Formats: sequence, structure tokens, C-alpha cells
Amino acid sequence: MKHPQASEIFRIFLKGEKNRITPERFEVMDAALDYEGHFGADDLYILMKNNHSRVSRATVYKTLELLVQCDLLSKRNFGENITRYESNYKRQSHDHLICVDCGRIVEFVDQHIKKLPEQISDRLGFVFESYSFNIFARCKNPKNCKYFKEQTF
Amino acid sequence: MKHPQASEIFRIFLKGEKNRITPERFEVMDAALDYEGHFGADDLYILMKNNHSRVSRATVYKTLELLVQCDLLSKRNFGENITRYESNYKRQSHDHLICVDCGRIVEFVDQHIKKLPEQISDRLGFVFESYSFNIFARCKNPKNCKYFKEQTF
DNA sequence: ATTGCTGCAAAACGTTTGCACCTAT
DNA sequence: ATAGGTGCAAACGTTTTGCAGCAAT
Repeated sequence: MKHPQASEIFRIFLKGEKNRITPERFEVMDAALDYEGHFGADDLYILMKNNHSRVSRATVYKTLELLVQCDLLSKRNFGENITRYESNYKRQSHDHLICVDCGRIVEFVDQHIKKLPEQISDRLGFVFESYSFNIFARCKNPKNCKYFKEQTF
Repeated sequence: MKHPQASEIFRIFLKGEKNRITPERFEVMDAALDYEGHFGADDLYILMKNNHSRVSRATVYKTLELLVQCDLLSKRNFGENITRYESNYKRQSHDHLICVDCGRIVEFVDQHIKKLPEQISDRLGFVFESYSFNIFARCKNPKNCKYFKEQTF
């Protein structure tokens, strides 16, 4: 068991929802929490396959949704019609800037944004759930585009 | 020609990019600008087909991208892995709140958001291009969910 | 004459589903 | 015992592509 604390969170969530506790689900959880950066469900499936896991694609897809429900992962979409996931575990919330030239994703935290979604939801007569804020931009220094690594500021 | 001003914008864009001026492209443009609210490429294709247009699916998909490039349309993604489009023509920029219960999309304008993307891009060493800001929330009064119509505030 | 665009059908892509078997409860 | 999960392959919905013929330049 690679992530004992997260396992406990997942276990409690599963019991609460009358979902069963299976080894496959914890295998997916471990792989997802170990993944550096943002990943598609299929990326994770391929990675696990390469590591000789026998968990099926269907189980990977379904388990990732469960991990989002219990907030161990967040679900992202950077405008490419692919669902991406990212570990939430022991990380602060943040938003993303995507370079339209090279696809690099830069994570950032901005205090001004944090309160807005809740205020706006309330103003419009809604109860806030979640939000997504993505900026699309170009590197000022285009040669940075070559060294394409995720960063947080 | 239903949209003479927009046609002119599109025509100038096409010439500048060495794209050809074809009747099919203007047919797609007219249908897209007439569409109320947000639509997927296939929605527009089906609508045009029902109106006895002979424009092909491939042409609809490709032309919508051209209309985004010349800023007559915006491209949206509300987290469902479907690209949606929306007319920009004679409209002010705005963001979206999506009801997670009924799927209703509410458009809103918030002054605090407007300047942030540019400031943040600059701070991180990027040149701002575009942004997307979506709020996911639930109707406070759930019966509103039945009367499901797009609105702007 | 040349290059780019069109329609069509097929392929691609990420994701979901149906089903028979299996396993946690 | 039973409800629910699993793996597999097939189906799905959206989008892209290859290609032969056509049309704008």
C-alpha cells in the first residue's frame, strides 16, 4: 500500500457510498496519485499495462471517477476534448495557463480568483460547486517552448 | 447574404490567409451566426441538413475553425468533451455558469475577471491569447431547473 | 494551370456499455 | 446468497482524414 492516508480516505468514501473495496480500485488509486502532472484516463491505463497490471480499461475509467468524487483527484479539461486528471492529494488548489505554441501547462495561484466563483454563483441564484479557469497564452521567449516541463508559481 | 458585415470580415480574413472564398463557407457562417446559444459542430451540420443544405460534415467542421480564427465565433468547452461554438458577432465577452443538475448555461459578465488573464499571463512570462472561466453550480431553487433557457445577466 | 476545397466514406480517438463470470459483503 | 465489480470486446459519439473530382484563383 503506497499511499496509506489516501487509501483510508478512499476506503471510507467507498463504504459510505456502498461501493465495494477491491484491490483493482486501490491499484488505480496508487497509480493515479503517483502520476506526475496531468493525465488522461487512457494514459494511466497504458502506463499500468506497461507495468504489467491486469486492471482493465473499464475499471480504470470508472475508478478515476470515484477518485474525483472523493476529491483525491480533480478533473480538468484544457479545451482538447480529453478529460484529464490530476492528484489533489496534499496539494493546494490552483489554476492553469496553457501555452498555445507548445502545450506546456503552467500552474499558478491567484488570490483574486479564489473568492469569485462563490460570489458569482450566489449572485446568480446558484450554489457553488466547482469552477475552471484556464488561460491560453504564448511564451514571451519562444525558446522556452522547447523545455517543456510543468511548473507551479 | 444574411450577414453582410460579418461576410465582409470573413471575406477579408480568407483573402489574407490565402483561403478560398466559397459559397459553402458563407453558408456555414450564416447558419452559425443565426444559431441561438451554444452549439456543437454536429448540431449545426444536422440543422443545415434539415434545411436541405448540401454542405458536408467535413466542410462544416473546417469552416467553424476558420470562423473562430477570424473571431466571428468563440470556441467553448463545458467539460463534456464536446467542442461548442457561440457567435461573437456584436456581442460582449462573457463567462458561463453551468448548472450541474440540469445543464442550463447562464452567461454573466464580471468586471473583476476581465483584467486578470492578461495580468497573470504577463506575470508568468507569457503573452495573453484567450481564457476560459466556467463555474459549475446548482440552482438554489431546484424547480428553476425545469425552465431551462439560456440567459445573460 | 494550379492549388485548394468539396463530399463522401472510412478511420481515428477517447469513452461507455453489455455481458458472462467472479468476488466482496 | 446476492449485489456489485471485473475484463473483454463491441459500440458509441465526436472529430479527422484520404481521396477523387471540382472550382476559385
